[in-house]
Amino acid sequence: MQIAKGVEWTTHICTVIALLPPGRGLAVDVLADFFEVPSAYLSKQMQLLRRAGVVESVRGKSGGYRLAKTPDDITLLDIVLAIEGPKPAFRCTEIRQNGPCGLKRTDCKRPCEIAAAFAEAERVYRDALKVKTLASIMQEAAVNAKPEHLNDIGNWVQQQLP
Amino acid sequence: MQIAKGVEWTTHICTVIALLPPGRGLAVDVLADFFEVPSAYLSKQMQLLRRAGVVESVRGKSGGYRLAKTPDDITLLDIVLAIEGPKPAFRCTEIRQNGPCGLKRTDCKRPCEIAAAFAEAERVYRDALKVKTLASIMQEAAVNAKPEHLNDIGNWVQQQLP
DNA sequence: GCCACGATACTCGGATATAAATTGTCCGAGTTTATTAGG
DNA sequence: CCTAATAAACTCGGACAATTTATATCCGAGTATCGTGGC
Repeated sequence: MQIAKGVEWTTHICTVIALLPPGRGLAVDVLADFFEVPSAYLSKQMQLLRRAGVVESVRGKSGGYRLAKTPDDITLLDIVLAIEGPKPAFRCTEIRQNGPCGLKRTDCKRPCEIAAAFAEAERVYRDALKVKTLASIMQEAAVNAKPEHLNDIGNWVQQQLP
Repeated sequence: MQIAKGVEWTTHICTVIALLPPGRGLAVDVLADFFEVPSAYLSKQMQLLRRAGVVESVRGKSGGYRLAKTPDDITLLDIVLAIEGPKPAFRCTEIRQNGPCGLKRTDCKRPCEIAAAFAEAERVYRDALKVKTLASIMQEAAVNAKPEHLNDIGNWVQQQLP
């Protein structure tokens, strides 16, 4: 059970493109260099975020990616669901219906207690990610980071704009 | 991000071998038939549970698997950790240390806010699985199931004992 | 000087390989049990 | 009849494939920009 690397990468990247002036974007190659990750694969992950409505893309010479919503409206759960897909991690295959003592389909109206327990655990997991917005993450980071580092990032972003 | 099927299988199986008389066990082949799952692969998963101290194995003619602890002392988290391993699902690769604005190692004493958020989410996830003991699952199932079905399972278990 | 057109450079986007993890299988190591021969 | 050695049957256990998923890559589709020629 491992979360795709794209979740880590794209989350970090969202905190960077959130600093862009309105209407501007940054290219995948540039963002990939910023974190030293493979750009082609990152491109694939950013497409997933775009389809989920987290970011927007602009083609052409001075195009790139930018946030599709305000950092307040983007949660870590949004990013995880965009990359990993919506289906839960625990797969109930209804094996209680199998074998010599298998239940009939009609007697399986309620989910089995094991599946219910895992569903509940995933619910609280998702809730924990839902309350973490991109804005809150950035705020925490701003509080903990050295001011000079924040400046470095801000300046770097400015430099990338043509 | 998917949980191995072995988690579902072995959890169901634990609820069955919990019904055994003290000191008795059931063979993998028998348990595999009960849920119609591949026995050789199930064997692999049961070995993981044994190494984690959830079940005990007895070799030889009338051997098999039985619980190593009381159902009160076995949680769903124990089973998940036994099958999936102890490492968290979210992998922080410290990409904040990469690239032109990368932080120095010495400035990364605290975990980054993104990794911290995912760690917190996994903590509540594990806590939710930790409070679900095998005993509590079996109790819920006993309440919801038809009495005849419980009898069927009990009788089947008895029949398997030589 | 200004505008329209075309070429160009740059970007995303999906189709395509490679690596890794999960899933599934097989046969040998180790025990218990039943059998059998001897006392 | 009882005991003990022996053989057999049955079980787990780890080493060995096949399949799916995740990771990584490449090249074509599309668009804004820049250059150029004409008006």
